[in-house]
Amino acid sequence: MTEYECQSGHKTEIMAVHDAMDVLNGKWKVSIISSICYYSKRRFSDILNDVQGISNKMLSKELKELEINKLVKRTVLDTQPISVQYQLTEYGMTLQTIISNLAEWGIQHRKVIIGK
Amino acid sequence: MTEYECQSGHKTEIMAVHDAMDVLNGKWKVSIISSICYYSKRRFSDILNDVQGISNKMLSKELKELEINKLVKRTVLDTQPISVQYQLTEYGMTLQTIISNLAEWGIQHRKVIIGK
DNA sequence: CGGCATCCTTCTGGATACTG
DNA sequence: CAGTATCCAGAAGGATGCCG
Repeated sequence: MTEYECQSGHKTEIMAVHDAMDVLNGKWKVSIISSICYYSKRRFSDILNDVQGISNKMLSKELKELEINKLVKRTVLDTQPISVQYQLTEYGMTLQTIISNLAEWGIQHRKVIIGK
Repeated sequence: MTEYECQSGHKTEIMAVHDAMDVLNGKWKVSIISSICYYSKRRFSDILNDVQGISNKMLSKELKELEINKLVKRTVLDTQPISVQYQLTEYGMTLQTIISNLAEWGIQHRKVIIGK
């Protein structure tokens, strides 16, 4: 909460949270980012394998959106057959803290669920 | 990434991130949590006002889901007319770090967007 | 390999009106 | 005030097939 605290109204922060979620919205976006993030560089088919349950259609679509939002950079490698590499942009890397917090929370959350 | 780093495979963390997002999914859920979080205790109509654009239907629905997931506690106050107070549970409070990080990132992100 | 196109079903969520 | 009910449009997203 830190420096964003003030007496009357937190609408700015609440809208900011909403803005952030807008970019990260979609069933798979955060998982995709975390896959790329953990490996620094990651190919399409690798991400497809990392993110359990995602279809190639969705992966393609959400990667494109992430690219448009300048969070991810796409590089076509001149292999045979071609492969495409994805990595976080400088800007995308500013999400690293959030990603690792989410991972930590998710791991705890799974314990809570299993514990019941 | 800290202690989650390992040589081969980050599927655990990637799935954990997905699990976390499952709970936080929905167009408004994180905004609702942040509203309650910033004010400690918050009534239905206050949240409705905090979270710009949300309908009472969606607020009701997502609050119910958050309650089921034990992130939020609902208390009916014996006022006239009645009012209902929402607050984070102990468990819900474990999300505070993530929320404040998202707010901070969202504020920066807005600057980036406007800057273009 | 890394997509795009199409079809089709399910889910999301807005508008509006009604209840205790 | 704090919801619930209904109606409905549009978005999300899975399955499958094709293509350079």
